[in-house]
Amino acid sequence: MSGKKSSLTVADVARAAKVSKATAARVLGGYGIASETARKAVLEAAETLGYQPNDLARSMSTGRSGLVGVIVGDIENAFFSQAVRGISDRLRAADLNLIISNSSERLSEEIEMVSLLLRQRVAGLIVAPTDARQVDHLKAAVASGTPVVTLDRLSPELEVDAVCGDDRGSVAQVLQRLREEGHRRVAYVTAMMTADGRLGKLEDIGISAVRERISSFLTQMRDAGVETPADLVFTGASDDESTADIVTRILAQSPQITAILASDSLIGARIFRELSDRGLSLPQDMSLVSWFDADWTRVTSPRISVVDQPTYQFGQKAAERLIARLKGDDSPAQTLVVATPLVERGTIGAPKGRGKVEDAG
Amino acid sequence: MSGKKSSLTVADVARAAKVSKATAARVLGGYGIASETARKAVLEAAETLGYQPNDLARSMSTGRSGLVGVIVGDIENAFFSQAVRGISDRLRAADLNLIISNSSERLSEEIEMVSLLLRQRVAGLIVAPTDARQVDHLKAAVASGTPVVTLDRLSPELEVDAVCGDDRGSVAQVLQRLREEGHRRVAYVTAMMTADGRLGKLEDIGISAVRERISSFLTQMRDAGVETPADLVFTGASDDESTADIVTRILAQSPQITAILASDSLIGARIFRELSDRGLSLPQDMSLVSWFDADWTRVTSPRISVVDQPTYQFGQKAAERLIARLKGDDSPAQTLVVATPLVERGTIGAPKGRGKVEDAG
DNA sequence: TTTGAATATGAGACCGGTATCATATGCAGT
DNA sequence: ACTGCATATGATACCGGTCTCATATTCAAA
Repeated sequence: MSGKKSSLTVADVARAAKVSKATAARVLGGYGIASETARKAVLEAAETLGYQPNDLARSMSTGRSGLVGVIVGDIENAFFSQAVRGISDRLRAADLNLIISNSSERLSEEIEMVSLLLRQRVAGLIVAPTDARQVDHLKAAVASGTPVVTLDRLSPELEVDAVCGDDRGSVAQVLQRLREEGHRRVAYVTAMMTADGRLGKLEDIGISAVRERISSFLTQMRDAGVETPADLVFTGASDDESTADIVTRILAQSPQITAILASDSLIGARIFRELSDRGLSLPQDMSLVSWFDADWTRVTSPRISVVDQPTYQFGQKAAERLIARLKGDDSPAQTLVVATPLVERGTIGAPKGRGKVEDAG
Repeated sequence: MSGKKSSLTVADVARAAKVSKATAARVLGGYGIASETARKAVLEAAETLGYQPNDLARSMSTGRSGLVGVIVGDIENAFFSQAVRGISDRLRAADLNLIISNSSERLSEEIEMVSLLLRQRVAGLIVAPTDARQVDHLKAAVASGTPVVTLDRLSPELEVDAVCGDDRGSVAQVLQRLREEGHRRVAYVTAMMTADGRLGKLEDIGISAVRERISSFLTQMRDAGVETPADLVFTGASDDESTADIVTRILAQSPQITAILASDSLIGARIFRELSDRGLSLPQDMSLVSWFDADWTRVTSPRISVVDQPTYQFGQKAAERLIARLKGDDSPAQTLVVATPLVERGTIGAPKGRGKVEDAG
């Protein structure tokens, strides 16, 4: 019930231990040298007084802070919260703390957050950039000496370490698998908004992971003989309503769409619910693959086949890179691609009325 | 690509603007007064030089930092990540940032985190305390002038603001509802570990929310005529294996248990999976109610009945209290109890072989 | 005993802001 | 012209650490 202003300092401890401020600081700060006698006296004084170092002051004079800034699209999303946990665990081991920020996937907020974190003089930044083409703020951070690592997303303009999943590869793998089962027309559903609800130019997709997947999707589908694969990409699945609408459009498409790829687990859950509500059974009436191995994918029947993005690992690796940079590693920027394997559960099957490709051939 | 050491200061700006450091600081810091002329000169200089204030230095001299420390059991858990989002959103509006820490529900880590955050001179602390009986570190924080708000949990020894759910009430409500359906013996499953796997003394339960719920559960069950209600409390459901074991024990109990209460959504999901895997159908063979309205509870069939803990709101309210304290509110500590209503979906039903109480009467 | 290196210690500058206080300037009132 | 008060501005101490550098002490070698 006392306290408030107090906050005793090295000077206080030094006085109590009858040594100079410099000596007390050396002992307390664990740098320089001090005699056993002095060390004991200082430590004892600090103990009885209840001295608590002030990291603010320490950071102030050393220039480095023990804080790392993390900017994600949405902590509430398990994709990110899991990554944050990975980051947190690794950082803690290196005696670093993390400041979390939510960009809500909005560039303006991201920019503001970066500025805020830079003001706090964070030691480094781990960011899932909202827009790969607008990264001046991140460039500036790097230029001013704050190492940056991007998470889940890449930006060609940014020469920094990055950790991401194998987006192109996973799409290829999933489509390959679906093709084997006999699927020809597959839908890709993403939350990304586009002006008119239709897919525009690929270069306009700010989130690299989304762009890469769609790009790969289009290539694959075209290779498989679909003339206008862009018609199979559905954008704007950002809430229940719009997702319901998309599912309606998918079911109405002709020739018939027999499988759906959900760009993230939130969308996957919504689509699953829509399909169930309409009385469709999976995988007979529709195959479904969702990105991210979320909790909910294991309680449905059948369980959902997913592209497993080990985001805890993403986070760990990102933190590791950052720590390395902080320790002075100045090798060229590297991009770590983490495998994102297809985990088959119960929602990939042969489309109704068609056999497997092998059987049909 | 240059930078690194630079970090220009108010002094640099002052020089460029041909005013004193004090004047430049006043303009840049937005305090005190300055003539239009001076203001313009300083702002212009700052702009062209690309001045970035150093919040570390600011905090250093003002004593207050714009950082709030948050300690949760596990950010990866949606229960907490949602709360963190609520905190984050409110804090942001008050120009505060948050430092996140994971206690992993371990007291030792919690203590260390508090110490770390205090060293960073956070303006305040929002904590979900792991052990209501061991809160000396939090008391110390309060004593040293750092306001603390507890989240989801209470500690009688701690006179601080708290936000929590209506734990006793929700148990009563759920049991009442189950009784109406004809359930006599209900199991309560929690992740909390106990020495021998059996329920010990209530006072030994560190997490207040768990204790209150179990306490309420025992009272209710005893009132309903169950002689040894403690036998209906199953502890240690911390992973798939132990949960499977518990489900086995529940199914083997005699007289038969006809409903299960899952203390959190992770446990709920595991139990649901176990029950499904054993071919039981809900609610005919077993009723199930889980705490927390997690995503997965809406994709199962039937959908899971839950006690809805609006943790986003918990977070918001906690942040609001903290902000109020930061602004000088020194009214007595208050405890906000947020309603946690039972949301009935498909997993509450009459037990097989029994009618509703009304029908039977 | 003298010299030299190694070891301990203290004084004080410094980090980049904030805040106090004294001084300087402007303008109205008499 | 002179006082009075508001407005502007500058010099400088301060926050609580780190760190450099000069000085003091110790001990072994010459």
